[in-house]
Amino acid sequence: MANLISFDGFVQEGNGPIYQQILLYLKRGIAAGRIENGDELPSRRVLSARLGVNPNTVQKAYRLLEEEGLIQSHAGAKSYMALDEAKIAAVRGQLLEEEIRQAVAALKQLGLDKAEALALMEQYWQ
Amino acid sequence: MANLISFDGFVQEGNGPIYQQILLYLKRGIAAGRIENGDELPSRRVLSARLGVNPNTVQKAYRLLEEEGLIQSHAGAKSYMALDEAKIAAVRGQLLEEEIRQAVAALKQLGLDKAEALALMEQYWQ
DNA sequence: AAAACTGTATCGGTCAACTAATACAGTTTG
DNA sequence: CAAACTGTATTAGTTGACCGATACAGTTTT
Repeated sequence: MANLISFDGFVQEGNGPIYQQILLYLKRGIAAGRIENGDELPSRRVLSARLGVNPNTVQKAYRLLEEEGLIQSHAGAKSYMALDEAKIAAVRGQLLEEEIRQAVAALKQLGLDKAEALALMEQYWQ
Repeated sequence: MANLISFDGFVQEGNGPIYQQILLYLKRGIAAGRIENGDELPSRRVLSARLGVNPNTVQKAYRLLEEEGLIQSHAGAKSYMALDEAKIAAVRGQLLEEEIRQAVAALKQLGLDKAEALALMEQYWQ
């Protein structure tokens, strides 16, 4: 616990602003339990250099997370995750709801029925 | 067959440019078999008024589809779908691959295993 | 033939996302 | 203390997406 958060699994998915992808990456980490309360975030400068984007882009993602109460940052000091059970459950629920709903809508519009969709999902899960 | 394509099921999903959503709506219709070869497309002006967007936005979506060979349009005349078995299969394959891969990646990053993901999918399919 | 539609093209403007370059003050480290 | 980090803020510029308006030529309808 109290690790430095790594962005090893981060990939530019092409769609959507970068700051939202950073946001999503961190929220998924929270939901999956990879990121815990007290974990240290890379500084704005370090992460922007690591990802090859502008520091302001990282700052925007961090600021939004702080407005949601998931990050705690003081001027001059490092930034840390500020999580508890309720926040984690909220993030996880929000993400799950959204992803599932989106996937189901897409597959339905493609004309698949439940059985076909589940079979395909199972096949691609490797 | 040779129907006028309706945009009844079209919804602004919020994410992504409008012209891409129009593109996606039509491709999903092709993949699902709702849209067939020879079907007539609403004119740029009519569809833009129907969706409340700029005619140029619709034009961009139509132009991209024509560059993929899925639409045939001549100056002054109406536009029609230009489909055959190969094109339909290609569109369907491309969309299925993309949607499934995206859904699986998202659910995996949320820490779900195969059984949990399939159970949730089944639950939300109504 | 005339009217009413089509597709196509162009110019200008707005807005959000992102880049770029700084600057400053607080905190940590040696 | 001093250096090297932190977060925070500001200003300016670029790009892509989209809006608004207009124009023109070809097709269809009456």
